[in-house]
Amino acid sequence: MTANPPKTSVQSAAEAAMRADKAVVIGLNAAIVTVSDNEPKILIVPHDEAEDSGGWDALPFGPFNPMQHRTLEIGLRSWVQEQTHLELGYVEQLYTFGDRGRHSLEADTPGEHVVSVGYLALTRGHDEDLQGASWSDWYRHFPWEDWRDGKPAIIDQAILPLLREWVSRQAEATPDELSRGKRRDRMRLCFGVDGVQWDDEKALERYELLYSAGLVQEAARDGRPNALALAGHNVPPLGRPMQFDHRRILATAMSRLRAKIKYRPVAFELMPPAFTLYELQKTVEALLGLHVHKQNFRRLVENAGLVERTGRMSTRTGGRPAEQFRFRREVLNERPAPGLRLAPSRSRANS
Amino acid sequence: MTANPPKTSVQSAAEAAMRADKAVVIGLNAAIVTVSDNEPKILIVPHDEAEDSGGWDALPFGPFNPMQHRTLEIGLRSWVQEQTHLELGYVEQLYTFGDRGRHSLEADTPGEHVVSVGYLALTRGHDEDLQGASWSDWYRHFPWEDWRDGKPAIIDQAILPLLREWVSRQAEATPDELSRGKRRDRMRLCFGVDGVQWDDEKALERYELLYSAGLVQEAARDGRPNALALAGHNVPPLGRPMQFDHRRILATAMSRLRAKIKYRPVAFELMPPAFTLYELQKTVEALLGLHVHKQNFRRLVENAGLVERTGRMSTRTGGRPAEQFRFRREVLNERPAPGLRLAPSRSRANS
DNA sequence: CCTATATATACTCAAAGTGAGTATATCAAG
DNA sequence: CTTGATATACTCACTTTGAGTATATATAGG
Repeated sequence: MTANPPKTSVQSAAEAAMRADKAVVIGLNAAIVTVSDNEPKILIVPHDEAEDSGGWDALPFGPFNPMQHRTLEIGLRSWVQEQTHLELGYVEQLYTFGDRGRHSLEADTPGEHVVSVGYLALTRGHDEDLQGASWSDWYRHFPWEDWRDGKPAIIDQAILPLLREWVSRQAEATPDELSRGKRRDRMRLCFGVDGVQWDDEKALERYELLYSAGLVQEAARDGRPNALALAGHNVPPLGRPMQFDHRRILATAMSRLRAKIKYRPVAFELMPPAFTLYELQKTVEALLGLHVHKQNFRRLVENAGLVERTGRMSTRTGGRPAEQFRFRREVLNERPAPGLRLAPSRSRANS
Repeated sequence: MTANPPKTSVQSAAEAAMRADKAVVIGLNAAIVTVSDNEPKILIVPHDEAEDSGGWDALPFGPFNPMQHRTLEIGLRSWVQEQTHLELGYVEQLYTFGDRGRHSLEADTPGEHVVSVGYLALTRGHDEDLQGASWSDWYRHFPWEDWRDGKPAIIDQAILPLLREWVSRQAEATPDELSRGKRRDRMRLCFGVDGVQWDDEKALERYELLYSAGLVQEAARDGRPNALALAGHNVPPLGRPMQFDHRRILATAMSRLRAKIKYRPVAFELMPPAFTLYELQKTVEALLGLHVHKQNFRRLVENAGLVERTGRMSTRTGGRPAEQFRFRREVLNERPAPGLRLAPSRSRANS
């Protein structure tokens, strides 16, 4: 056992090549999520109103210093703690993007390439000392993702007409039936057209679709061809844009969290120590952007052994008081801890 | 819309700090998987027998050059193509590790920190011009992961006794009941002790457990305390070790692939254009390291609309000829394409 | 040709899980 | 003490799932 295992010829060649001009800086970006007042919120750093363009929202981020921190996650926790004083519960790596600014060609300063690693972090903290950062409803950036009050108007009024235009555009450029079908299929699967039903977990795919159709402002910023220039349409802003690839990272966070909540008990990271089942449900619904069936939700949560009664009652106004529960942390050690594998409620009857 | 959105004070500070000594090199590592002869195999680059220690297997890897390639995945595909001439079908990013060599302190050359991005790639190619690389059964590196012939002997004979030792060791160091329970719970959940049942998707967790218990050779290489030095035990090698963190990346690939196969139709990337349902089943079983119920597997695959008949029959020897099927690529456009969500067969009766 | 053997494929059935609803309990306000 | 609101319990049809039995079609050997 040597500390320096021998290298093969292929490896040596590769490593030698590395030392050349391939150095990059790692940017650690965090989508820090909390839920309050039944709305999912993310932490954004303040934008500079003084400059032109109004300034775009940004996720908090910091560089990774390999000399100081052993792992990426340690590095992330360290500067988040430093900058926001927030206590992060759950932290999960999302994805590493090599094209942070998506290569807006003009803006590509040589010798300073940034690769961004996106993280999802959950917190219930509402620490007020956020150093100027603030909580922002994540649906402001993705207005089409919140179906709790029915299908968002922006889909039928803006998104679908624009996407249909984009589909037929390709029909002109490449008139073969196959590739036109591709654009149409992407639209169908993402936004649930003709019989395909809405999938809350496709948040990332939807954003990526809008980006490649040139319908979000980031696409124009990056100089994508035809971005926002659809003939005969005055394209309204589809959600608030963000700096660099931050909205893409946020979309990744949404997709991952919406999926994860269904098979791992992560929702509890967002809850106070004691909560009613309805409060838990409202938190889940906020994240999913969907309603779930109340009675079945109870059954699910209780049968899975995820919670235990506290005996205390909630002193809410309105109706019969609800019992407060707490998360049974032991489930994590009992079995491969399940999540809230729930199907959205189809009837709109049950809240 | 400017190409250079304004930066906030927080951001500017952070970016300035980046330019200092935080440069790293990105290493792209690929776990390239194929299945042949009912065994999952990964591509490894040859190790150098001339040096001491016998030389450890390594995954193929190459540096990311941001000037040359727009995205990480493009960079990966490019050098894999160059080095192996393999045609990669499915490619998926796995994880980004900041501690490639897990900081074996002596070996940490300053100024050349490598962050490794792991990829999973699937191919059915058996291209012979592999430039010296070769296919290697992945269970050679993880002998405890193959349960197709029943529980692997290495678990009861070596792993569990060593882990029990490790559990009781902590009992001495920190005699409080709680943290002893932690080690025990980890062992239970990972290796399916007292009633907990084996979970094929926990491959990464199991490897990480063995690493932190100091039971794999990589732990010794990295200078972990007490690695491989459990009192009174002559620790046999638990699977073939690999260079750097490559076995960790491979374990990540196994976990991800085993999970993914159940909810996305990725298994077909490993199949020839036409195949019998039993061949498909054998491929899946090879990946999972488990048997599935044959009749139910058929029902599942057919009902999900994942395949269509070709009419041709397999000319195999043995019994009634099986019909050949092909993957219905259209499912990808019809609905949120499902996978082979299968449960392992509990009775050992059905093959 | 007949039979043993091996594999492929079809069908059955009970148990568990799921979606959606009805019924009942318990509070506050008027 | 009724109304309205919410909490919680229970029901029921339907689907899915795990596991088995039954039948079909090949080869090999007498």
